[in-house]
Amino acid sequence: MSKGSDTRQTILREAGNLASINGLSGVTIGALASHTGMSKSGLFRHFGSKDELQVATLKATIDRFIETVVRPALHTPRGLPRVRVLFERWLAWATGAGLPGGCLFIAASVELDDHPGQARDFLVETQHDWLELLATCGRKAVETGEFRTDLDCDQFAHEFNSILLGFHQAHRLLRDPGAAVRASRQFDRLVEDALNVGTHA
Amino acid sequence: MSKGSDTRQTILREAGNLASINGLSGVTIGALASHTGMSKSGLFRHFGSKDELQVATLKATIDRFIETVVRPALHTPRGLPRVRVLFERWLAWATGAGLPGGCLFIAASVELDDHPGQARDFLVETQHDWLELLATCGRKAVETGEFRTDLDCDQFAHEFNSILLGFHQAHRLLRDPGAAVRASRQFDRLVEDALNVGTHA
DNA sequence: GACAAATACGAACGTTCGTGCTTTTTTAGT
DNA sequence: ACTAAAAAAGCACGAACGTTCGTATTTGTC
Repeated sequence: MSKGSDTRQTILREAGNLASINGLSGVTIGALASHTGMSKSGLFRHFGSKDELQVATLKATIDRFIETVVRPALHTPRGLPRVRVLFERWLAWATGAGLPGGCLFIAASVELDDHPGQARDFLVETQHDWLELLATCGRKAVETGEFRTDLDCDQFAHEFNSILLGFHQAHRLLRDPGAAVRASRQFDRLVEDALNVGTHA
Repeated sequence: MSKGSDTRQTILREAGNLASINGLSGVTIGALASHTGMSKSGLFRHFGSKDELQVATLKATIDRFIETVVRPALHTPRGLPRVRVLFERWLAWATGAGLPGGCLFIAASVELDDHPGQARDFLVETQHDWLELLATCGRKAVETGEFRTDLDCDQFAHEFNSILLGFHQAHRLLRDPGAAVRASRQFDRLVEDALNVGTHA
């Protein structure tokens, strides 16, 4: 009962790595079998279809994301410190602590945005969760008094996320060595604008 | 001498449309032949290889981008008005005036960032040109006195671009009806921060 | 250690991939 | 209208695609 799920996990980890480089549809059964040292059919049986494999790959990568980005943040005091950790951990996620080809969710975003199906549905849900997490962390920072009370936290989450997207492109496509500095400066400005400066407590 | 380049142009337009939906590597010779009503071999002869086809597709799409986004901006007075038009035209580019599957360059960015080759090289060059164009327009706005003189225009260009990336994801993946409003608000804040408020002329 | 169940394999399927050759049709210049 | 050139089609190829099926091997249980 355990051998099977072990292999499955190994497969999905490799699938995530490959997908971050070649895209989800670029993960072929044959190539994945080669990389895991399995036969095509033996591997295929774990999923039953390529669609299932794609969804499973996304789900397995979520676990890695939570471990790398979300959990460290939840172990940080709520409010601004947590917001900062989320940002820092995401940069780490996209630059080495994550998948070899960068953030799979960004890759999948542009790959699936015109392809209805379970994979797309799951990804949309995932992205909503992420934005909601960001917004919630923003709201916590409002509660602590660090952020102003009239802050639009959904807007905050959107802008937070767009900074990550900009960083990802600058880093991975342009190989810009200053990408992290750029993103950090942009992030600082976002935070500064959100700060509660009315009551100089 | 003209029939050939006519067909070629027709092919590349369809290739751009398909690529915006399925990615560059998702544009197969067979599918492209079907959509253009040609035979695989007859179509193939125009390019000689799939790599060539991909580069040609990107180049042809640049022309559409310039026509849709850049040219209208250049016909607008330099400075802040031109910056605003660039933003507005880009939103139009990504939502209807451009390709059916959204901005091809964004799709190609995540698709090619780990695949060295002519296509990637060309895309990187293109993206640099785009950022430089944004930075230059920012500098013009400094010259007109609309933007502050200590504005980091490269940073401005990067942030401008990241707003577009955020919009694109919100619009195309999440189908968020408020994506344009979100992006516009974010853009307004970027502009406001860049404004020259020191000398209240 | 035997046995049932779970897991993996090998071979093959029909299809589509990118890419060559050869032939036919269409075009442009006289 | 005739012709040389350009463009498109026809056909075929080896490889890889996702998937299925039957068989072998490994596993966990008694």
